[in-house]
Amino acid sequence: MKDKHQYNTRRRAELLEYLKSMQGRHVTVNDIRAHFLAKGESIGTATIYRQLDHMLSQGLVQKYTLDETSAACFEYVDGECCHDVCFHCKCVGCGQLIHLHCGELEKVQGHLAEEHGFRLDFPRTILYGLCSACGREGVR
Amino acid sequence: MKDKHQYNTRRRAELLEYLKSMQGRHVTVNDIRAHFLAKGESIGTATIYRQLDHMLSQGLVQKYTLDETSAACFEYVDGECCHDVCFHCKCVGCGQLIHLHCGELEKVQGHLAEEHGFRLDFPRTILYGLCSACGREGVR
DNA sequence: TTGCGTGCAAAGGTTTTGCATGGCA
DNA sequence: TGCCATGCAAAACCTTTGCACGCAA
Repeated sequence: MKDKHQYNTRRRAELLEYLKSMQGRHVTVNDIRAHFLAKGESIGTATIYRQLDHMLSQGLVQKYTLDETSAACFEYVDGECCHDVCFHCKCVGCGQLIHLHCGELEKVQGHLAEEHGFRLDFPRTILYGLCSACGREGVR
Repeated sequence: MKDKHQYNTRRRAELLEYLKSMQGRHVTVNDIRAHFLAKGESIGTATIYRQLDHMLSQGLVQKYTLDETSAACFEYVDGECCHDVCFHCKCVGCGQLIHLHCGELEKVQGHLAEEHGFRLDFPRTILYGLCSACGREGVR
């Protein structure tokens, strides 16, 4: 879980600031690059990927693959939630991320461990599906 | 859902035969190519993708994206398994994929739908964690 | 004969890596 | 000073597409 020692660099700060400003929404590496370009700046693609990797292993961001062929999505998550028992449901219709803290679901973790010997990794696991709004509209 | 009219070609038959022989396991496009090479044959990559696409829309195979960076996995489903309730657990230690058909877990789907209005998408959802073997060894 | 299937090569897009340079502690 | 971070370009990878030819019906 712990990363190597890490510096507080300008790029890291800028990236975190942007991600926080987009909290609740997901961004791609391309979005990030576009954001820097709009500011008249430029940033190396590799830098973005490497910083996002760090943040991922520190639990600062979540990573999703919404559409398997297109780019991965990242989202800032307020580190408080996701180190705990917390399910993440990602709507494949609208992209909305739903955090579920629910006693019923917590039992699933116990069940998996006891009956199937499987220790669930919460921060890494995402449940994909349709939220109530998108489900009603018949999005598939 | 219905595909265009489709021919019964040699390639299609060979691919179906191989996929059936691997039923219960996941194969990648590379696995398929390797299988043909092992027989001393060779097959175009595009052909594999195109045939798998057909089979996908006919419901003969399922497609998974296990690890967002690596290749997609395909699996022959006799229409019975994974059109249905089936959880996939991926061990982040050894990479093993576990199919779980379990009444207890099936309730989760119902709970999510009724209590949270979330319609779970099984083929797309993967539970990450540690299998019993890796959990014992203290892999992280 | 008609139209889909196939193979090859090339293109497209995303992510990773090598390497030299720059910056944090 | 030591080590990590950055940028650039190139590479690696998976998947799709264009095109000419082959094959099923």
